[in-house]
Amino acid sequence: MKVSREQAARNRDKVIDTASRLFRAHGVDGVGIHEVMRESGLTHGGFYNQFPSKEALAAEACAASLAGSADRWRAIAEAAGPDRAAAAIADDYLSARNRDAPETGCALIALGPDAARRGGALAQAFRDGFEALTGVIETMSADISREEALARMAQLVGAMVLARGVGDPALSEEIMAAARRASGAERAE
Amino acid sequence: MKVSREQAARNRDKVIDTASRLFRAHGVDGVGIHEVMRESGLTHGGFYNQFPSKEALAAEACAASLAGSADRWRAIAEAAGPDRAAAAIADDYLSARNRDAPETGCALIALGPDAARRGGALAQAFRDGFEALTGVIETMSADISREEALARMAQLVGAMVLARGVGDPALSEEIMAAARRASGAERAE
DNA sequence: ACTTATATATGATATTCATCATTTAACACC
DNA sequence: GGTGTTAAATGATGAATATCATATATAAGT
Repeated sequence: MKVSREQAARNRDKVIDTASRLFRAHGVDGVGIHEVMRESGLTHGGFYNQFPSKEALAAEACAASLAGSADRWRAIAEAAGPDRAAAAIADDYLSARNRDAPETGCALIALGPDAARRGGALAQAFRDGFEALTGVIETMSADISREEALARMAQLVGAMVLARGVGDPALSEEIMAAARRASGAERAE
Repeated sequence: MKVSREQAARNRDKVIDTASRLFRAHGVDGVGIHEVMRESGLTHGGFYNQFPSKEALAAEACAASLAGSADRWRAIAEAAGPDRAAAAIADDYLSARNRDAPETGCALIALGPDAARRGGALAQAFRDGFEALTGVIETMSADISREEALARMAQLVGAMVLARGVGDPALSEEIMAAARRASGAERAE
């Protein structure tokens, strides 16, 4: 049945939000349209009235998720001030919270290979989100060049990919701690 | 029909090798048993006489692939000597070759999320391979602690995950160059 | 040479998948 | 208040999925 314009828009947002969580948790290949719609409280058939394809949904979900991360980063940087912004972001990022909840964690960690393999709109959303996050580090920190911001991004994302992948809490904590130290988030002794 | 013991062993190795290439290229969810067997020159049915499950195959494929990477790293480190070992590995790793050929590139880049999501034997193989690679940097370099080796691993893997994901050659090269500089593989100016 | 063990092939199972055509029913507008 | 629009539901499509039971033919062992 039909539904009000506002309700329809709310439903669309809900689908994107659900997809963003499920895709991060299980990968784009690991989740079907059916499951996304059911988890959103809808039936599967209406999907193609709202989205042209699963690819398009993945791209929107990735964009929405990374936009949320950028907001988070800006708030952290704001609170820490220019001298500690990058370290504060690293401290928040390199955490058990981000490691253990892929569903709500950073999409760069979860969707890198998906973006690489599928390309297209998903890779575009991945790139835009990445540039936005890099921009937060670069512009809200004192004395951090774009090159250094890029190197820091690599270390943050790599540490979390590995921390999740090894599946061992102790080793995983060791990896995150090493990256925290390298980012100045943790002091030597 | 049956086949000689040696041929059977060769077939098994071939299946692992094929799987390792296909899984790296398309993800574990992106490839079916049928395709792995066909690409190995066999039919799909015999698979479960040789492997207990797709998971087990993924674990063996991951282990084989990372063992190959460790051999490569050792040879590079040997040739470069203790003072330049880590930089030489970084220079080889942070390259268009490794970015553009996931099929033969490093499994840490391609299979991190798969290991994280599936856990079990695959995560075990991922962890063991990661420890071996970290060990090469740590033990074959002068003055590199385990902590620093871990931080370098994170930067190498993260840079390549991002370089592949953004899908843009220029940005991708910028990311790799930033990581090369941070690793001492590229001199300032 | 004869028997046994087994590597591979054939074929089937029950699911799940992305996508789409059609239907239904309620909203939005005149 | 009637009518056209459209969001969502139903149901179907054909292809692909992992897994397994059985059959076949050949190597290994005697």
